[in-house]
Amino acid sequence: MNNTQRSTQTRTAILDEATRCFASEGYDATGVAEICEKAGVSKGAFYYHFDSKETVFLELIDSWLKNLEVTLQSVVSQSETVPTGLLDMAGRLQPVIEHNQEILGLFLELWSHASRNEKVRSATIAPYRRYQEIFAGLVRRGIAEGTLGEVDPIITGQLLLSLSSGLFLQASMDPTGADWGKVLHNSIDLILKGIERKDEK
Amino acid sequence: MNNTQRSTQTRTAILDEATRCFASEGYDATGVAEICEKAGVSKGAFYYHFDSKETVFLELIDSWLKNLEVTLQSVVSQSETVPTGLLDMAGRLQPVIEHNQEILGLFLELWSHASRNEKVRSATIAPYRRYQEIFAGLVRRGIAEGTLGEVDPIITGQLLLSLSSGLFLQASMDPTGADWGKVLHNSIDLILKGIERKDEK
DNA sequence: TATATAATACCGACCGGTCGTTATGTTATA
DNA sequence: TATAACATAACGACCGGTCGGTATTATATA
Repeated sequence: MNNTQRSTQTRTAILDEATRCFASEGYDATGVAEICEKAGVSKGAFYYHFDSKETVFLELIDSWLKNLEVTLQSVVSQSETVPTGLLDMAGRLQPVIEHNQEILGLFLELWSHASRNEKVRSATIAPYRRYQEIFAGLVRRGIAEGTLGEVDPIITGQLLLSLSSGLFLQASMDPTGADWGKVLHNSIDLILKGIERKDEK
Repeated sequence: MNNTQRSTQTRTAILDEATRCFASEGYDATGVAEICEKAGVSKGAFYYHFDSKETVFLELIDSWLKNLEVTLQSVVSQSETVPTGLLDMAGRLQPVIEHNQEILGLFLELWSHASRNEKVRSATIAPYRRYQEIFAGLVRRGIAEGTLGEVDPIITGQLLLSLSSGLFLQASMDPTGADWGKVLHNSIDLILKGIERKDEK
């Protein structure tokens, strides 16, 4: 195996294991030694590839938030109409909210550090505001195509994003407290009913 | 000053300062020494009154969640109709979401630890489920009094709670990212429009 | 092609410091 | 005087990060 191969191999091994640890135990409770042990590398390798534990975390959330944005964009752009697009989104989120504790845990870690650590905050807020914009754009499209009534796109977008975040939050806190996938689906249905265009008006 | 007086005085001093620290810096980043220093007491006093740092945190969130429940109950019970009750709630939450970083910070800390620490989880989930029940009961009342349409009370309650949580989350992460008070108000308005009884039907 | 040199990738013991907790001593109240 | 209510200092575990050294691979030289 050549240098670049084994380099990327240990790098990704560290990142993968760090993701798991951060998600399941939290950033603070996860030690560098622990990540290294589970990844099968030494501390030397860790600090050869990364400046600090913090940079690993930042790199993780960065790639993760970018991935999410791409996913959101593709779902939005592929949808025929806005209501079906929203339902598509709900369908995509459902398995995540129901089974993927890893993703939920990472989200939680992200949120709890974003409001205290300046670097994490700036790495989080920018993509998050773009998510708001994606949602708002979707609503605008819905108004333009006639499927949605005359609602405020920005407010409605923020409502949708807040609802998603809140559902993620509750699902990660209390996974068995409700059928979260169903709650998600019905919530979207309910909101859609509220913002869809009423013809009789 | 007699013994019981000064005892409760230092006790509450510790609890107050712990609240501030946990909220602004987070549980892990807050040291026992820091709490003691700001509260003007010694470590000896701290461990004379509390078993551990964790028990302080648990006591804090317990009283805090109980307070919240009382507040929710009172707002709900004092409202004339359900729609006005929801708008009242939004009005109550608005100053919190706009200005009170302390409360938001504590919430964040609560959430991030509830999914990892078993004691925190059990202390959190029980009241949270009661909140869901309060919201669901409010919706049921609305259907009964004829102000709301035939929506699912449980799902709608969870929707409302998720939305609130999500708004809290975003407001604490990105306080200047939006006029969160306005978003809250408009979101409630929008949902109300969706679930209010339509007479023409 | 064989060998020397250099650069890359990695190892693991160790350091400085922090943190929660405890053991012991001191003061105020009953 | 006895006990409750504190203060002080120290302990021991742990953790992020460093550093001298070692393989492993790449490159230059002959």
